[in-house]
Order: sequence, then structure tokens, then C-alpha cells
Amino acid sequence: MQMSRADILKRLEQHKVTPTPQRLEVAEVLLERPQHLSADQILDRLREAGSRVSKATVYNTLKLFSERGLVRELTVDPDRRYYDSTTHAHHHFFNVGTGELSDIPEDQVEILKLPALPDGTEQESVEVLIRVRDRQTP
Amino acid sequence: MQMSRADILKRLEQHKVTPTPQRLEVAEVLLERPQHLSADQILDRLREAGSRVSKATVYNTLKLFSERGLVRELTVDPDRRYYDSTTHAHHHFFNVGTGELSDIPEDQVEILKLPALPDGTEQESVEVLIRVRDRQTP
DNA sequence: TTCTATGCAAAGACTTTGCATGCTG
DNA sequence: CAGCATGCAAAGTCTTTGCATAGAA
Repeated sequence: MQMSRADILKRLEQHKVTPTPQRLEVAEVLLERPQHLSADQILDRLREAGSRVSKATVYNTLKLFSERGLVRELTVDPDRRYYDSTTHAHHHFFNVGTGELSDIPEDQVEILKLPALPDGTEQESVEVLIRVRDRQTP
Repeated sequence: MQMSRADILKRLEQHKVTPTPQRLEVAEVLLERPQHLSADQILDRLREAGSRVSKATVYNTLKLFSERGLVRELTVDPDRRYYDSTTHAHHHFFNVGTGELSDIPEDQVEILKLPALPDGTEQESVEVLIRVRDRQTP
């Protein structure tokens, strides 16, 4: 990824997000490279870098970004929402011990057969989540 | 399913859960049939039936049940944990509008290819989640 | 100046903890 | 009687709301 400030501005505009200083800061951290971060992780990074954004602004900004399709919200850990800088369809590994999330390239998974959808519904997404844990090495 | 009180007692014992009046009440509601319920939904049903269990006890009981493998915890909605009375591997539909969860029988999904696991990890589960939404009927 | 959008303190929702209570050996 | 398990009030964490502030027309 490695987006310049100008690239980020462009991407915000593409998604109809009015750029503000705080939104730019959040976008810079999350869009820097393909990654999965929680709101608090982003807040920590911003604070380390000297920013003074409030917690609520980070949460609200990420919510806005995901509503506008700029990032993708992941539901894999009941304790926190992760935001994915990669928005196209792909699958995930989730390490239940460490909370670490990693991408599975789409071509590494092939689903042969899927069921019919419930009546009156349309598909929004198909996600494969492989939960893993660190192997014991005693 | 349709378990009698005796069946439920047996199932608790099989999973090394000491039966208490409150645990039996929670188990009766959740294990009655294949279903997915949140802690608060279970609390509501218990209260309607005249029970006086506390909220915390319902939460703690469900946590214990899932640790002991009596039920399965599902992570599909960041706002609440669902508990599944069906513990064997299977997949789910999740209606993002209504919050409704439904089972996909295991034989309705065939995964042809899965990636190698990250180094040093072992697989815990593979879950397919199909998010759907009600189709617009204007 | 009026109207709209932004940013944060405080409130809210879900869940867990710590201690009082009761039971077992 | 000692020791352990149980159940709940209160506290904690993550997230959203409502209002004060700033900016645009």
C-alpha cells in the first residue's frame, strides 16, 4: 500500500468522506498497509505519535469509514471490532490465543458448494474463518 | 432434541458441570431445541417463566457451559454473544438486519481447498458464515 | 447570521469480577 | 469446623449519543 497523504485524501473523497485533520490521522495509520486493527490499537498508535484525538472520535471515524466502504469491519472477537484496510473479499485466520488476525488470499480457498439462501434474503458476503491456536511445544 | 429434565441432568454431568437450580433452568431453555440465543434472550425467557435468576448468573452459566463444551459460543454479532445448542461442526446464515441466525447443515457446504496454517499453530475450527439481508420488495 | 457538520464528555450496553452466602467432607 | 463452590451487586470495557463548537452559505 504505502499511501502518500495525497493518496489518502483521494481515497477519502472517493468514498464521500469529508477530510478533517482527525480523519486523516486515523486513515494514515490504518491504510498504511494491509492490516487489521481495533479502535484502541489505532488510538494507541496515534497517541504515541503525539496526536490528541479523543477516543470517541476514533470510534466514530472508524464507524464512518466502514459505512462508506473505505475499510471493512470484521467480527471475529466478541470483545472488540477489527477494521481491515483490505476491502475486497478474502478470508481470515484468527489466533484465538493471541487475538492475531491474518489474511487468507481468496485463491487459497475454494468453496465447491453453498446452500440456497433463506427465502426473501439476498447474500451480503461469504466468509471463511479458520480459528487457530498456538501449538503446544512442551 | 426435546430433552427431559433427566436428560439435561445427564448432559450436565457428562460435561462435568455441577447441577444447580439456576444452571438447570438455563440449560432447559437453551437445550430445548437446536437454536441460537443470547444471554439476554435467555434471561427474558426465564423471567417470563417466573424465574428470579440474576443477569450475572445467566452470563456466568453460559460461559461455563461453553468452556465445558456443553454449548458453543458464536461470534457473528459484535454486540452480543450467541450460544448454540448444537455443538457439532456446522455453518451459519446471519441476517444482518434482523440478527437472526440459522444453521447450514454441514453437508450443504463443501470446501475444496484450504490454505496451510500459519507456522506453529493448530486448527481449532473452520467456519463459513454467510451474511444475508432481507431483499427489498418495493 | 442561520444552518450544517464535527469532536468530545458523558452515558449506555454487554460482560466479568470480588465478595458474601451456603454447602460438603 | 475448614474448605470449596455458587450467585449476585457492583465494577469494568468497549462503543454510541447528545450537545457545544466551528465552519459554510
